[in-house]
Amino acid sequence: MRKLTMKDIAILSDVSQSTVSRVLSNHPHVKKEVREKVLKCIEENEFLPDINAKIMRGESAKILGFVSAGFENPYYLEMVGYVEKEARKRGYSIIVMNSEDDELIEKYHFKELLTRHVDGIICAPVSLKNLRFLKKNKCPFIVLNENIEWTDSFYTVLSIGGIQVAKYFKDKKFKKVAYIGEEKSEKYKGFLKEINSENKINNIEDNITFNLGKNLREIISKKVNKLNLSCEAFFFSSDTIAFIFLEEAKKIGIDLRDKELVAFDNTLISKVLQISSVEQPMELLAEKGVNLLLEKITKDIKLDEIYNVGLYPKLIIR
Amino acid sequence: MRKLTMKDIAILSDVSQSTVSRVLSNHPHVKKEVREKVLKCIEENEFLPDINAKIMRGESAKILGFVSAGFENPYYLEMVGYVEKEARKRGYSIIVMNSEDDELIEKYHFKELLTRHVDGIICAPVSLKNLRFLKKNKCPFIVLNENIEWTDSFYTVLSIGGIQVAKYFKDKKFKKVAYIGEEKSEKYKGFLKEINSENKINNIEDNITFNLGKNLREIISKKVNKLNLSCEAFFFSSDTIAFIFLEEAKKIGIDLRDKELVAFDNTLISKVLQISSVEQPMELLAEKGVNLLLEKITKDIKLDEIYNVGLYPKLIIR
DNA sequence: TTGTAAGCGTTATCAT
DNA sequence: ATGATAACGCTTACAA
Repeated sequence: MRKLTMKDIAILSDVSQSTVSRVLSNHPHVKKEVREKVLKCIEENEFLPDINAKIMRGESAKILGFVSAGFENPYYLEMVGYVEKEARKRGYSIIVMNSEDDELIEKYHFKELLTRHVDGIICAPVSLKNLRFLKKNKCPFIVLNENIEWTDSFYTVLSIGGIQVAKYFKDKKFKKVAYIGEEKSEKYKGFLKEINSENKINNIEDNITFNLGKNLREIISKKVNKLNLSCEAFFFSSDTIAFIFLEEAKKIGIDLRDKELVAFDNTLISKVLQISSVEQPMELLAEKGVNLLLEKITKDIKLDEIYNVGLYPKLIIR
Repeated sequence: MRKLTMKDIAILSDVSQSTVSRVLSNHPHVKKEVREKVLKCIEENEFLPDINAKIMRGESAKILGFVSAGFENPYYLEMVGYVEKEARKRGYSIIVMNSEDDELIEKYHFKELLTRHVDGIICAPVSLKNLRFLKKNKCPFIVLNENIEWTDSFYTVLSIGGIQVAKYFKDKKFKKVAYIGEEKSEKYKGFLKEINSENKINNIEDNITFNLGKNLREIISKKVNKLNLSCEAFFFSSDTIAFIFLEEAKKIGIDLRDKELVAFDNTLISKVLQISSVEQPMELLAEKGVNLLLEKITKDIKLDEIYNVGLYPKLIIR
């Protein structure tokens, strides 16, 4: 059974197709009786206009793309929820794509979204090159959770998280502390800086750092024996790392639960583990990001101003 | 700057627009040199064809809708990941929507998806009425994680999970056991049935049941004092419930960690809590579901056969 | 082998 | 107040 079109409704209600269109778009010059007759017919037949035809006519597709580098981290999946919610509030749908940390897949997705005439793209990107591709194609987009100078980005100021943890360790007067996690991270930099600042009271006796990779557990299990147990406090660069590290430590007979533990992300993991964690303002980031994007799309003013919005994380003590 | 169209490419490469179209769709009757000339021009200008025009011509939109009743349960967000992956494998994109357990929002989403001419819909539905609406509109769809007799559904056989737990409790020779969770659930039914079967060796001394609601924690905190501490084993109807229950119990000074605890869903929660849990085969469900849907869409044979596929869960002991 | 033209379902511009 | 018609970007039947 073919889908109903305006033409069908026109025939059924004995008017021209353009009148049906006028009724649907609340055009003023339609006789009341005619409008009612047509509306009744539309109701009865549950007619749904074809958005693709509208898009072809130049109307907004009312749809955004959300392209994430990956979904392994529950964190990005959470983002999907927030982005969807925010977009929906404003009457937009979202196409969700996973680029699996692969530049080519990401490019493929971006192309696909351009073909579909999305109004804009929200992304946690893999490749700057691909972002430039979007720019070249005049496709509005924002970057979530990474600070890219030359384009609109909404991100957590990770260094502040590190500083917060360091301050907390100082307050607690821990003499020996440890950092465990990503080598090149603003979290670590902030932590280091604050620990070594003027009112220095403690030392990082242990820093077990590594680069994130596919098999995180393996990477960690190799490092776990390097633990310096004289440390009183441990700062993990993510909840996931904290979780795996604790498990691996347990395997070799080390229980860290009586130490002061602080992780990062404040996901379900740290909630369940009941350890402190630095919370990233994901919902707010998504909210602000989607809003700016839609602002730029709908108002298309100030299209030349770049917004780099860094939000502060918050240490949640448990 | 306007988006490039086939017409532009045609002018640039000095051929007709239909020749460009033929080149792009690998039509056989195109002279080799012409094809190369056109392809070069397409390359150089990074031309992307407009999919909406194709859809209007009757081509498949190559897009599916995923409508979930809600995303509070991390479980459904996980589904997004699996569905996206499976759809992508087959060259389809997905539009993700949250109906927030609301019949009207769900209807709204379904209409929206029909308007967009999606090829099909995957849903964890709120309302049977809305599913009938889809059916009436001849929109192919499958139901994920609920068994609805009259339509294609892919779900976990929850009662089997309950039975598995009961058997486990029997094996362990626990005399007094408890069920804590959803009142009306196949999990509970299966559990009860097996506990009370021929080779009965134990009793359910405690069953704290309730209906799920918005404020789960509140519901649970009211029930937690009813705990029968003489029970040796507890079966929680979900990981989330187990987590909240344990927390609330702790608040009133009860530590259940030395009891035998089994939850349901085997999400990150039970992994982190290190308690046993019944795993639902989410990935497989998504995989099978999306595949059947696409099968029905592309082959459109056997459109009258209904597939109700129940997969068994698996008790993970920790 | 290639070009011309119709048509997909809308909206908007003209007439009437 | 309403109807006819062009146009959006594409595919395809038909003509050349």
